[in-house]
Amino acid sequence: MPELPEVETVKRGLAPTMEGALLVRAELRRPDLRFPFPDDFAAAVSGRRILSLSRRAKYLMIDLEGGDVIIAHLGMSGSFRIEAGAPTARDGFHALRGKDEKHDHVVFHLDAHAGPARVIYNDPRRFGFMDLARREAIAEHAFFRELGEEPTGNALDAAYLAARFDGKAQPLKAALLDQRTIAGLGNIYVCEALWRARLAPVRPAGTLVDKRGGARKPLLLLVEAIRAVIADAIAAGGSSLKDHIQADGSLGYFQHAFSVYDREGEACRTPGCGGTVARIVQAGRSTFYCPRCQK
DNA sequence: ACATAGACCTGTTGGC
DNA sequence: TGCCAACAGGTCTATG
Repeated sequence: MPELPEVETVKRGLAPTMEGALLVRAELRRPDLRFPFPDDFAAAVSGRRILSLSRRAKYLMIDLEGGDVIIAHLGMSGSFRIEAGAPTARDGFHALRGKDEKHDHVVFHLDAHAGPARVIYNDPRRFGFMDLARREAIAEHAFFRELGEEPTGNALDAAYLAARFDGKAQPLKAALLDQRTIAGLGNIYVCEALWRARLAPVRPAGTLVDKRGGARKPLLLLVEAIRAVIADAIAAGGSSLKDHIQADGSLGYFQHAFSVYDREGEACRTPGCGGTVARIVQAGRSTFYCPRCQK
């Protein structure tokens, strides 16, 4: 599920309910996700008011009154959902509700503007995790210290990428997945951005840089492609590859706009190309691209 | 320094 | 229908 656009969508979905609400109690249904929860996690956050939600790379941050911040990463299969109203006896019956309660690992019980509500974290594979940090220490936190630029703002430009790519033999696919260069891109959006820029995923990153260390034209196109695909995906509410991912239960629809991802054997969508989307494996992960128009 | 493989988990899908 | 291998949006660690 979650690359940057999906986490951004989750944040926007949760914010109206969570911001300003009282986090009455955090209920942890197991001691760990990918990592153990901090020892004092539930006690530290319970009874605190939620000030705001934000996102950095693929991390969701929940700022609490008093200066603590809950840091959440959704891994591969994490999702949040909101349930309004107080829990009822029926909530225990999985069959009645048809929900995947088996993997509900964290429940934030809220006293929100519209009354009681629960924000529930579900994660079948448990590659996600939560941590707690002080707001003033966030920038130096191990999760954030080495992160590169966000692809949503003006900081990601051709000069920045040229400096990062200069002299690199690393394939573009791997270079773009490196969170230390661009924070928040994942497998889907890297494939899509490279297709939009007509660049082969196996091409060495350094070939987009000229002898003086400046950006060559394909790098300008790549920057535009990255920014555009991320903006388009956020506007579409992200991609829903499995069932619903948005907090209100609705679906993102960017998966319908994929040009190459998961389209092996299908026709390339570049006008006049006539190529066929191929799948290769790079660094153990599927890469989808058109060998005909991506050079 | 860097590239790849394996690890962490569970669920779904596709081929036989 | 059943079984099993392959694969899945991410990242960290070990190994060469």
